[in-house]
Amino acid sequence: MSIYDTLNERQQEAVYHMDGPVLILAGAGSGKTRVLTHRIAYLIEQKRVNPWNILAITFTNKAAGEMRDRVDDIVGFGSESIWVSTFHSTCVRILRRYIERLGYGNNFTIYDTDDTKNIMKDICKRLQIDTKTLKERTLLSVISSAKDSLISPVEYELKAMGDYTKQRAAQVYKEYQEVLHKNNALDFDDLIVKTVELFKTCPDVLDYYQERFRYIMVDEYQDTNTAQFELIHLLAGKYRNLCVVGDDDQSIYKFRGANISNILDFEKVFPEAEVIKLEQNYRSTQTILDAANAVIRNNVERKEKALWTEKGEGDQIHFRQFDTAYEEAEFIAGEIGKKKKYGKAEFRDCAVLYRTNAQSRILEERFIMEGIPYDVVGGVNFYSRREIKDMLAYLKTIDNGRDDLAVKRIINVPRRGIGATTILRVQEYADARGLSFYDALREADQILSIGKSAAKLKPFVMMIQSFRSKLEYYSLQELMNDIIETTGYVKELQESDEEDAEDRIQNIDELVSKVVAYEDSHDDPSLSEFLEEVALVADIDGVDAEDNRVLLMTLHSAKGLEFPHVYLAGLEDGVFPSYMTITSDDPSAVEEERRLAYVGITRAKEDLTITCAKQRMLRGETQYNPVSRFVREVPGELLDNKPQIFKKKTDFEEYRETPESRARFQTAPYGGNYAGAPSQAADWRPKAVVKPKRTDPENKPFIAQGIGSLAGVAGLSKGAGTKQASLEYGIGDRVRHIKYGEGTVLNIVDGPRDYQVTVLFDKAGQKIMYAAFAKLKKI
DNA sequence: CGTACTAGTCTTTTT
DNA sequence: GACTAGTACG
Repeated sequence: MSIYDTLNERQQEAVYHMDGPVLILAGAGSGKTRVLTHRIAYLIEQKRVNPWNILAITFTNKAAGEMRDRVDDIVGFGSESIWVSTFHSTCVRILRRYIERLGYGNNFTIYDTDDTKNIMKDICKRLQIDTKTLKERTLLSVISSAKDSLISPVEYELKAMGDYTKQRAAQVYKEYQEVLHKNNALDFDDLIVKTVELFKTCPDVLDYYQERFRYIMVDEYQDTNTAQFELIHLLAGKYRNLCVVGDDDQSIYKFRGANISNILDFEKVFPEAEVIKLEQNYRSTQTILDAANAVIRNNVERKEKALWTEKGEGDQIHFRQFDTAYEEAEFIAGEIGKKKKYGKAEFRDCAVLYRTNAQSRILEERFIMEGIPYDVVGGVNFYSRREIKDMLAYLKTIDNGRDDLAVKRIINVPRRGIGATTILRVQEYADARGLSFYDALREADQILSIGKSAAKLKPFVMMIQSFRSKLEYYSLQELMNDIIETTGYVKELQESDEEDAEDRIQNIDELVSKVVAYEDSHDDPSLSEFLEEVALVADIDGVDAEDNRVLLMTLHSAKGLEFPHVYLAGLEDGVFPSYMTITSDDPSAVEEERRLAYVGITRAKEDLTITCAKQRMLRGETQYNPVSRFVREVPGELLDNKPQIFKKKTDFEEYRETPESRARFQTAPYGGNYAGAPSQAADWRPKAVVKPKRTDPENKPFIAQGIGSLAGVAGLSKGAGTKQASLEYGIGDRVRHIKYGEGTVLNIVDGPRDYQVTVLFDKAGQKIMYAAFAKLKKI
């Protein structure tokens, strides 16, 4: 009996197919990682392929790590020379060796989103871009998608002909690349783009890697963008032994440039490709798969397939609709508590998935009350916290003086009395002489324009220089401690009365531990390498399966994971699918959300619970949303409760909380607390059990018009923030604004999101404002 | 130059 | 509602 006997026929086919391109369409839970690892083993053991010639690419470090472990287990000796890594780290490794050919230094730094935003702000100021009409964010995403599609600044400029905004963007793009180059920095997209550029301009380098990577495997292939595709295409160009694994139904990264045609058109690019479908699912019950299949069937753009399992039918899917998001959270926490209490599940077996990070807070509050241990994946990345970024900026400055951004970040942190004017003067000096900012600092006494401030710069430069010389014989841990000591960073935090000073210090300690862990796990640790690893971590990478905790995360983060018990929260039209996609005129936007729903459903092994709330706070405003269309796409017989659909205003009235609904809720069977929870849990109430705000001073219900379609209900809201069905004032009416005082309504324009109201205020003059935000009152 | 307050913006999703 | 950038003031 060999290790391959445990594979099903289709899987074996995929494993044994060695030469030439293969596309494995692997449905959720169909054992694709198993196929990949077995394939690697087969290549080495049976085909005598040198492990050194194998490259396996994934998207996250976590996936790479898991693949690595499994390959090590199954292959044993020689497995360490297999190259298993993410797209980004693969490219970094290649660029560290060869980027000099493109005119960058091999010790380039990697800019994260924060850094690029700062750069962009600077550029906009210099090019006098009006950031009211053309936002930094927009420009960055324009540049990013250009890069994802391998469009260079020059090409972009050509395409921009005749379009003023695009021409401006082209200018910015060009400038942006120049700044990055000057700082010897690459952004995330550049890592891929520059590697492709390197391969295209240096045939010898390409040839080297083609020879090296004779067998290439790509996981989550549906998430590749055009640049990544080109990279793979180039690498596999010679031997064409390319095996890609993916599921078009799980393509959820379009916003990041993922090009679904990479998988849909694979056979066009590689006509000799063999296509293998894996449809047997080893993860979930048939009921769960039926639900997933039923939902995804509504998509037009996909390759037909249907998951099936030999597992039994399993339980019905649980569906609950609540009045408020608080009740929803209480239910979920309560259920998980009960499961733990009655030995049905461990905390680590449970995951709560939601559409947006903002939804985690309310769940967290409830989990704390119930005393249920949890971890939130994502949200604010550890490495983007202020104190961590400060520390890293010190390390970057020490490592690479060309990173102006890092130097500017810390030059006055902790305070050294160096202000904006001084920084500006130094920058001018640097620009005039083509120096980096840091090198200009070193010549501070030559910069006449800064006068006596030069004296403040000197100690800073001295300090950095001394860190640099210590780098020779210090360990990274010693260096870190020296920085903390010498700069007095932690000391300042200790003395500050800031509320979160304690957390910050802990985070810095955590960073020190990460430095230590890094040094322990690498043979030849270097500062540059540490910074690089840190730059490429994803949120999911830090998740530790050993901890017995409930995991809370977005649906995006959940891809590739599985749990016995899954809770999908916030299944409401307007939340999931998001308001943005519902109102978008691009129907494929909803399809992408539907794929996300498919991903969510198929995370569950045994037990799936779907919840939603009739009203919830979103962006500080109470919203009323109907049950998600995705729930309505699940056949009724699979659900233990049928979704109620609200069509009429009278139904809608019931959304509001009444004493009865509260009482009903409190005695509800699932409302109980998990045993062992703090006693105050029973009394716990969120800060605002929502009393719908009224825009109407008379406290009358607003006048709803045009309700009768679901779309109408979705757009309705009581408080400010969303478009109302109608306004209480009209043109010519006198109104009062909280800040501008009294005025006369001149005009009202009905827009897609809200009414645009023009008011001539007696004192403040004429203003155009959105009705929902203006909160005008008729007088 | 540094602090404190205010006004505006924003919400999908992330390597 | 939360966060951030910008501004006015000491």
